[in-house]
Amino acid sequence: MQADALRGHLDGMILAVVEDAPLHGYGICEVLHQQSDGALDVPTGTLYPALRRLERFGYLRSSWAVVGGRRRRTYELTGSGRAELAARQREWRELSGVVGRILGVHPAS
Amino acid sequence: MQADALRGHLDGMILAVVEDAPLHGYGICEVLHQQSDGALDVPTGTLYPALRRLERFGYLRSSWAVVGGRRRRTYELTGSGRAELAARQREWRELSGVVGRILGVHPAS
DNA sequence: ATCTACGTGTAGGCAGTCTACATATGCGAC
DNA sequence: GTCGCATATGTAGACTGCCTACACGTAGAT
Repeated sequence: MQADALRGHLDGMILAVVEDAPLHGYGICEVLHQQSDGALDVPTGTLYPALRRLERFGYLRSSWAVVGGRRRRTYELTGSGRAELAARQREWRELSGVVGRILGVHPAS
Repeated sequence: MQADALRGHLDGMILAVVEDAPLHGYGICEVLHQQSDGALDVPTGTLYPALRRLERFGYLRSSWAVVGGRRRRTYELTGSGRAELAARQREWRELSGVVGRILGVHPAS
């Protein structure tokens, strides 16, 4: 998969991952990898700029911590981030319906 | 909708539209608009470069015609275009499953 | 005459993804 | 003891595809 297929959907997925519990960048990568059964392998050069972008927009809030001698920047969802996530979910529902219909592909999951 | 949400999926949808019958650019716009219940409104500055790109890749073949005094460039799917469409459909099935699962959104249609 | 629908196309900008690189710690294997 | 791997964060520069805005032209209705 990959390429640019995720273009525009990565932000929403990041917000979804940190919705339940705050998490750091590397951990977000792992969750995405696992929850997609290995299909998603977001490179750090994509993830970290995305996280900073989301924080700049006010959707995420970050804080530093040291765990096991390693610096960690943990991100958590803000109020407007929660609203943004809901908007992304609505948008995805509409988009996936439209694209699937035109492509003639009925949803897999 | 819109924005960049279609990023990467427009090509596949174009191929899908001309799968059954050859069509010209403007007509493709209309079909996309109708089949999406008005959700899709692909601007010409997006569509025409996409068509040329797809032709350059060998997925489409075009021919000029004059209908009602107006020049028309009609596009039809090639063999490799058909294969590409099938690949895009597979990819979409996988992608939509993954994104939907992570986003926590079950398909609408 | 003017407006709208039809029809094709280019130029320039913007944004998000990619590859590749840079830096640093902890831990197990050799 | 050092080598490689997993952990962890980050930047630089290129690429690509979508967007807005513009340009050109015909047909038909008001």
